[in-house]
Amino acid sequence: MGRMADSNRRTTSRRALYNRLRRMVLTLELPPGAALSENELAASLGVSRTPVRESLIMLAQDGLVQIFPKIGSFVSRVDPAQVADAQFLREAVELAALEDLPAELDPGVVAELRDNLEHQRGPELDLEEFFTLDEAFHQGLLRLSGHANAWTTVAAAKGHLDRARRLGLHEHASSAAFADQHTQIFEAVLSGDTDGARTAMRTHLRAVFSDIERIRAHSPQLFASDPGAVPVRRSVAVWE
Amino acid sequence: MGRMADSNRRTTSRRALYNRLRRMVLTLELPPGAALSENELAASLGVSRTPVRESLIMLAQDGLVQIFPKIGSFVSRVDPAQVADAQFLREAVELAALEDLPAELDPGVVAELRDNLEHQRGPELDLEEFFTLDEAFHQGLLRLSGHANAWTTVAAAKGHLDRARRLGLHEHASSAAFADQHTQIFEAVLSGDTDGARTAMRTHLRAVFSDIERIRAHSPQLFASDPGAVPVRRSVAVWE
DNA sequence: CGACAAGTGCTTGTATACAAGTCCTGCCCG
DNA sequence: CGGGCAGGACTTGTATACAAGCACTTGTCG
Repeated sequence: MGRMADSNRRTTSRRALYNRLRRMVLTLELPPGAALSENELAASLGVSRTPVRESLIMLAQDGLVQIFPKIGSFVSRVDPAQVADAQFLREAVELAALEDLPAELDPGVVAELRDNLEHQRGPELDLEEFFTLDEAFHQGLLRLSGHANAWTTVAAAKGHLDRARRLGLHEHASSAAFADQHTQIFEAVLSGDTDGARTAMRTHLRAVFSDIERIRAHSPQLFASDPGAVPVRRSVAVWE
Repeated sequence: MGRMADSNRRTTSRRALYNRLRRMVLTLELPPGAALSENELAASLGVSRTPVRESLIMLAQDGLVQIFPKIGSFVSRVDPAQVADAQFLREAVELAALEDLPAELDPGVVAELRDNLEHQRGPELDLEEFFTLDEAFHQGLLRLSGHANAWTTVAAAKGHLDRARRLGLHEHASSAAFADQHTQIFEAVLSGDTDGARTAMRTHLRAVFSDIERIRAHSPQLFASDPGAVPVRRSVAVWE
C-alpha cells in the first residue's frame, strides 16, 4: 500500500490511476505479464502520458509492475521467491501478534470477527467476497493485538502473495476449508489458548502456501522463471 | 528498497537520483522536514524537473517523502507509529528466523559474522561504519536461516526506524553496548541455543527501541506529531 | 534462396510550457 | 492604526514535443 503518500483532500489523477491500476493488477484483471503501454492507457483513459506514467512508476515501486527502459512496461509475473518471502513475513507477523494479545479483547473487534466468520460460511459466496472477508479476518486479528498499522506494512509486501492466492482460489474453491481453519484460530484466541492459536494459524498459512505451489505447477506461465528476463514484445499478439 | 524496479543495465537519471536522494534521506543528510523543491533540485543537479519529480514520487511511495499537491514536497518526519510498526515487524521476522535456523550453519556466513563482530569492537568506529556493520550483522543472521530475501522486504519498511536509530546513535554513541548484545546473540546461535538467542535478540531490539523513545523526547521537532499536518512553507526560512 | 541492412513503428526517457492552487506581502481604504 | 483584498512568487499537476533505443519487417543484394 502506498502508505498514503500525498494524503491530501484533492485527489490528483495520478493517484486515482494508481488506485485503479493497482486494484486491477491485484484482482488479476490485468494478468501477470500483460503489457501496459503508456500511450494506450493515456488514450483510453483520456489523460496525458504524464499521470499514467507516474502511476506506473508508483506501481513499479510496489513491485507490481516492471518497467524496462525503451522496451515496455509489464504487469510483473508472480515471483515465487517474493511469494515465499511474503509468506515467511506474514507468518512471522501474525504469529507474533498472537503472542501479543491483551488479556481483555476488544469486544467490538471480537463481534466483528464473529460476524465475519458467519459470512464466510455463506452458501453463495463470490470469490472476491471471500477474499475480502479473508483479508478482513486476518486484519482483525492484528487489530486485536494492537498492531493494526503493521498490517498495512505487511499488505504492501503482500502483492505477489495475494495474486498467487487469488489464482489458487480461482482454480478450486477451497474456501470452505479455509473458513474452518479461520474458525479454529478464532476459537483458540477466544479461549486464551495462545499455543493453540499459533498452531492453527501456522497450519492455515501453510495450507494457503501449498495451495500456491500446486497452482504454480498448473499455470506456470503466470510465474516468473527468471526475474530478470525481458518479456517479448507481443509480435503477432493475440492480445485482446 | 525499490526492489530494483527497472532492472536494466542502462541507468536512467531518474534511478540515479532516486538512489542518491534516498541515501541522503536515510543518512539524515536531508533531515526530516526538509523542503525538496523540484525546481531547486533540478537546477542544482542540471536536469529537468521530470526525473527529479519522478524520483520524488518513488521516495514518496517508500514513505520517505511527503508530497502535498500545490504546496510542496518534504522529507517526511519520523513517524512514531511507523517506527513502532517497523520495530514490531522486525522483531517478528528476526525471531522467526532464529526459530528457522538449520542444523548445519553455513560456515561462510558464520565466518563473516565473526569477522563483522570483531570489527564492531574496533576502537575508532565511525557512526556510519557501525551502522553499516550492524545492518550487515542482522542481515547475516537472516541469511543463516535461508531467508535472505525477506530482509530486503523488511528493509523497505524500515526507513523510519533506521532514521530514528541513526538519531539515537548520533546523540550518544552506545555502540559498545550494542556490540555486546550482538555477540551474545551470535554465541547463542552458534551453540544451538534457540531460546537463548531469541531472548537475547528480543532484549537487543527492545533496547534499540527504548533508545528511540529517549531521542524523541530530546528532539521532538524531527518527529511527526500529526501525520496529516502540512508543514508551513519556509517564510523567512533560515534554511542553509 | 538466404542473409544482411536499412526502415518503420513502437516503446520509454527527458525537456519544456502552461495550468491551477497556496501562501505571503503589501498596498489601499475605512 | 487596523482590516481586507489583490497581486505576486512560489509550489506541484498536467499536457505536449522531441530524443533515444529496441524489435520486427521488408527490401535488396550476393
